[in-house]
Amino acid sequence: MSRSNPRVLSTLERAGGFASAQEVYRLMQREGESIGLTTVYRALQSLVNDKIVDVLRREDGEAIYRLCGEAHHHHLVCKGCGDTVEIEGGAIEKWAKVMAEEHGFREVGHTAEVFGLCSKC
Amino acid sequence: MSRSNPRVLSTLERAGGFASAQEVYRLMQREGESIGLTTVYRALQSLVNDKIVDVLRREDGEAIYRLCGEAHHHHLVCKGCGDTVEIEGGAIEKWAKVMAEEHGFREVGHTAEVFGLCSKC
DNA sequence: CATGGAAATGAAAATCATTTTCATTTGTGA
DNA sequence: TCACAAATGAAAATGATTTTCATTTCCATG
Repeated sequence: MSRSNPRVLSTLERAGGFASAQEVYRLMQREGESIGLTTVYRALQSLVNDKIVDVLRREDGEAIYRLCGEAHHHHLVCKGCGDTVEIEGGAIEKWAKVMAEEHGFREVGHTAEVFGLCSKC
Repeated sequence: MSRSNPRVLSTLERAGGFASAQEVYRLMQREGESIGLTTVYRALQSLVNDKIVDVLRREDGEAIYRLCGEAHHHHLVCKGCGDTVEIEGGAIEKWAKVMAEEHGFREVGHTAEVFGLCSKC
């Protein structure tokens, strides 16, 4: 029953452990892998069920899949040119955890993005 | 230019200050209000721009609109029941600012959400 | 009271991620 | 080899959201 296709998992890893189904699909195509979009969706679903990846949502509602346990980082995105820098999020982790505990929440995750204009824009 | 239709706002209020565009639309229909779905979407968008409501995402990716106070805050959302708590984000503000400055970014903004399972779920 | 243009409206079509259907292929155990 | 379950993927369906565009409503001004 395990449809956790290993090629999909490895592609997600190569994508920085963070990508949407469509992105994983496009990436595999670009790399010449023969796979259907449906299979990518099913594999990601399966990986979520197996708790190997978890899923969050972009601002536009698109689902993004992230490897569990991946030391995760956040993004600093330029509103002008779209340039992205990975940044450390230690402070956020702590903040999220404290806030969640304060309200009796368990199994806590979080999303955070910072955006602005980079020096070139 | 303000398309922040007051009937839409009042319906959102009556819905408990928390509903999707489709729900607001259905609610207005049921109440015999004559309005188009497009207008509901535009009104909600407008209310978001005017910072009268803010928008988050259900687990299934549907956008939900929610009345909120003027103070900048973040949300702690339950993955189980969708319950939402507004939380303080002082730590985040500082973090975002520091990270941005470190990389030469200006006009900085940020988003942050925390999610988990509340005590009831 | 026109009347002319700007803003608002909404029906229908377009978009796009995601899911479902279903026919085909693959893998496996007897 | 055979039979059957699981996996695959193309194409169609779904559902939220956005776009298009023709029409209607507002309003200021003549």
